[in-house]
Amino acid sequence: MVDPDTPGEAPAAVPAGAPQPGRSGLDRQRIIEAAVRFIDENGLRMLTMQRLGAYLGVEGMALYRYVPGREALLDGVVESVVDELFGDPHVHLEAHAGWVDYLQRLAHGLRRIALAHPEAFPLVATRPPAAPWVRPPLRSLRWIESLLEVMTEAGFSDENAAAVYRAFSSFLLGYLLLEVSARGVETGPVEEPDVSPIEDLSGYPLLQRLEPHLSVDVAAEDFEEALEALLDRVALLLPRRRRPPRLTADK
Amino acid sequence: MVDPDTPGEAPAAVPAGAPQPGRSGLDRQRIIEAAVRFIDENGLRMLTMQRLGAYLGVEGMALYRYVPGREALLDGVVESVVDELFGDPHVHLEAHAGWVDYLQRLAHGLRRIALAHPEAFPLVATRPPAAPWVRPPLRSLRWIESLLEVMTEAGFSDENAAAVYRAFSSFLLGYLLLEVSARGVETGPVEEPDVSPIEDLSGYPLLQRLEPHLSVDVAAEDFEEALEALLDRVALLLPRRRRPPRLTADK
DNA sequence: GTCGCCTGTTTATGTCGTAAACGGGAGGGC
DNA sequence: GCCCTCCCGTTTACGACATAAACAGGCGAC
Repeated sequence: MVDPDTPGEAPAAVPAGAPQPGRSGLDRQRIIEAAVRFIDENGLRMLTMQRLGAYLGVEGMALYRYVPGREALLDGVVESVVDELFGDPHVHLEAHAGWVDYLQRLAHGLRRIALAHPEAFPLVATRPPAAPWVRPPLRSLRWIESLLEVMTEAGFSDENAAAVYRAFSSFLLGYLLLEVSARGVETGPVEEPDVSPIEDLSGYPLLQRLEPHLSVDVAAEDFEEALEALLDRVALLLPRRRRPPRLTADK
Repeated sequence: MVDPDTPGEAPAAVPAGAPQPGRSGLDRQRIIEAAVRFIDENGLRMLTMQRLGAYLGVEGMALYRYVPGREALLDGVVESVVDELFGDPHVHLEAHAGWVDYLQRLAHGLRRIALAHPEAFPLVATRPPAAPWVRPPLRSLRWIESLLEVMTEAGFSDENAAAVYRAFSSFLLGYLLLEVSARGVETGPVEEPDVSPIEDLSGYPLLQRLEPHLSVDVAAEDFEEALEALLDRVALLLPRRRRPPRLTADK
């Protein structure tokens, strides 16, 4: 209830730019960043209002001054993690070197984010987006707009630009979610009461024989190869030129 | 506490095949099936021990006679959903019509499962598997074994069979998770306190212009097309024949 | 100085998962 | 037929959690 009578704009003494830090340095932004670090260090399942408060040297209830609730906090975490793309010096909203280079940089930027926050990435992947056409892991309107702009500028039709966006997000989601989940299982940094890692492979001769091939970590190579294949496939959507366009920068 | 002295095998009056239904028809299998139906109808977030008990006409604590706890229940749900593949008349553990047909049927079978249980599929996608090489959504050892067998029988090297398994699971995970998530957002069957579906698109001219293209549901076509592309790519891994192998029909 | 608001704390409530104690009914042994 | 013993669902209990509401102290404005 905002009392609309007594003081006109009395409490506007602060320039409204600085969030007027209270006795603690509490602040919505700081809380969300702390939540991201907490998840990175302790895992999503350990994130609790009280624990996050303690992590910030404060009671859990203090967080409610700045965040409407736990769900909103998680939404903020997702947004914060995804928005790290804007700070990545290798990724740009504009395509300076063609759409292939743009998509490659974007893909690698998102992979870097996934690997930097393996415990938070499932959240990015599965939290219901605001609209059905906001497709994880590309959950930022500005980046979706940017991708569509780059593709249409490059000569793709509106329909094909949208199709590329869909294929690109599906590709990223599958590969990155599986990569971070596999990493999470093999190197449990949080020391969970882990699922029984014992597997009885008797009765599965091929699993036994191929186990070395299955356990080797080739996620990086797989990612590159599948990304290349996707880009090749995307290139076929371009309206005919005299020569089929070069698909990769160099190599 | 199993008293190992008094009766040798006294309570073995039941032929050990029928689980001796108690006063209610309670049973681990029935509980898990009820949990799947409950999730389908009410969403994962509504699943609670007490609510599931009520759904079965019983107190929540009764479930603990048959299930060690909530986590184990969710594991059972995942297993139960994935195991529906065995009941799918269109999918078989053996490749009767070549590896392309086998992979197509498997992909469509998993897509049918995802669409049949959109609320449970994120669980299938993100629940930590027992081993890093168990890759959702193909979380069944028997199906992994089957896929590897079909591929190696078809002439793929061990290494390539494993690579196909990885690419196949990544493809399925990305496409299916995004498809069910998009469906869940557009047609909220559970009437959640939904995230603000209001999106202010001013400032995003391309999102405005392409919104019709982004909102149209072409998930089925996208899936088919990406599956075809994946299978084409997989076919290139086969050792050379006199003629490049046919990619779609049979061999 | 005094007052009011901003901010963190304390207290309270309802839900949840789960351990432990409980009780009644069915079946077997006599 | 009677009693004893498990089996199985219920009741009770407890700690963790999200969150609403009341509370308190300090700092700036007057």
